[in-house]
Amino acid sequence: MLTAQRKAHLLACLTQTGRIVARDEALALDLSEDTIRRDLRDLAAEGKLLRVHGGALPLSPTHRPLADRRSMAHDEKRRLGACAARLIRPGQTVILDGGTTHLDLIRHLPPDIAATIVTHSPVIAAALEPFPALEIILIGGRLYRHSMVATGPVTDQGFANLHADLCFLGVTGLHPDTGLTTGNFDVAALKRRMIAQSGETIVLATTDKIATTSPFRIAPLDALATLITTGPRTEGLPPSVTHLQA
Amino acid sequence: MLTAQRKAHLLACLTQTGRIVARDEALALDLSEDTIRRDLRDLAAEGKLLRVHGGALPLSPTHRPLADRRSMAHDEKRRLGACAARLIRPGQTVILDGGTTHLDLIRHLPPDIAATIVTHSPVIAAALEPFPALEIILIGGRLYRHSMVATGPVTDQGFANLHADLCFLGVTGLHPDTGLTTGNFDVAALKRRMIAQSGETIVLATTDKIATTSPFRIAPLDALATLITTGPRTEGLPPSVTHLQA
DNA sequence: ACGATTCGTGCAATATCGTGCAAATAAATG
DNA sequence: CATTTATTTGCACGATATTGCACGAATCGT
Repeated sequence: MLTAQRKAHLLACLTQTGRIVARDEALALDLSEDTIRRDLRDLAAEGKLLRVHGGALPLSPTHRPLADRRSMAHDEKRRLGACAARLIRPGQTVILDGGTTHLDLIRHLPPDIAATIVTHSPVIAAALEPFPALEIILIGGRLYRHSMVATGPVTDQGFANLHADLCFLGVTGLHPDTGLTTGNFDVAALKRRMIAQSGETIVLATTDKIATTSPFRIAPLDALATLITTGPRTEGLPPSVTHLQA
Repeated sequence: MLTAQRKAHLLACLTQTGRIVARDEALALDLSEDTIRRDLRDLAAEGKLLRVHGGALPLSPTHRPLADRRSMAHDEKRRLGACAARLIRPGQTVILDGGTTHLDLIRHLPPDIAATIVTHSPVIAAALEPFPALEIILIGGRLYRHSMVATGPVTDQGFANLHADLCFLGVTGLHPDTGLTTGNFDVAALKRRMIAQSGETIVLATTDKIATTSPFRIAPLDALATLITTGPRTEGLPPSVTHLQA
């Protein structure tokens, strides 16, 4: 087992389970605890985890995943959300992907809006509670912890049996060449499904996503009907994409 | 269980519930009270909480009123939740119904518990986010707004394809004659399904539910394996039901 | 005032850590 | 190909941390 590979494995364990116990990893990988501890020391020196007695924890003490993503770029997300909320017409069926930007979209919905919202994110579904005239369809499946959305074959089948007018899709990368990308293979496939089941796909992109690429491709840019950003006109957009500036 | 992780958990508990009782935490985390007290002393020395006799309180004055504002019902639910959380053993598969009482159950789970939680409540699913070692299965369907749980044939099928060790069932009525009851016809059928797919059914009943009846019958009382209440022994329980007093 | 609970401290058992060192492995060099 | 050099790994050992228990002191509720 290569050292670099082992370190990558440790980091993966950390994001997946939220902690590393040196002893357990030593047993699991059939290595001495010393080796694991050395790795953890190195990774801590690189600033990639927090070394604690007995193992390691994710760097930010207050559980990284959702907590700080909520505070980041809050202003920008509000503007994107306000702009996007106006695109939903009464009576439409709308697929709403997970993500904090879409939570801001919900905050800008008119309180009496009548529509059908389809989502595989329990967080989104829970946030829709205050809207009495909404029909909410929850798509189930195994929760992918990193982004807290349902994934897997059950989720795919759930989407397969419906058709929506709009799809608000979350992406982590948006680039003229690589198109729409995200950080997980299965999630990318699921997002393709969501696009396929929708008439129009809309992406709300904070500035940090523009012109960046994540490992897994969802679709080319012309799968998009509308792109919403706060910045100036994005370069390299296909002519079919409407660009709204929030 | 890592020490640093435990301290983070204590702080999280503090902001969530407004107070920490050393004794309860010791039971919840299966550690001696000494360890908890030592943690609290350390955290107090770091200025992160206020040490008081019996446990700890938040330091910031903003939380102080919240801690005092805890209502009777809330306190009762906390006790039920703490008692119920101890029933979940590592590795088990557990169906968790919706409802605020079960949210309190989640607050008392050990932070590193490894188990599989199945739920059709997006609120419950979202609340499980901080537990890195949990596998979370979300059952989809059309959301029944009143109690914010998925219902309908899709939900039924979702439950039909799994079997759980435990089922924590929410009910609105519990009566020696009419058994377990709830306020919606379809939800009652779904709860029957949840019982059928589980080895043991457990109900957490606040005092106001005892000896009352709602319109729609779920099952007779002997469908229960365990009943958890705060009050004295409930009359008319079948001998097969274990009665825990929180 | 009194019993019950909680607290603090000392202590022993265990677990983990860091360091030095030697063997094993990989990479580089002649 | 043989040898040197650098890196990695496992082990030993003393140092440190953590935990549970015991016991007397302090605190709380009645």
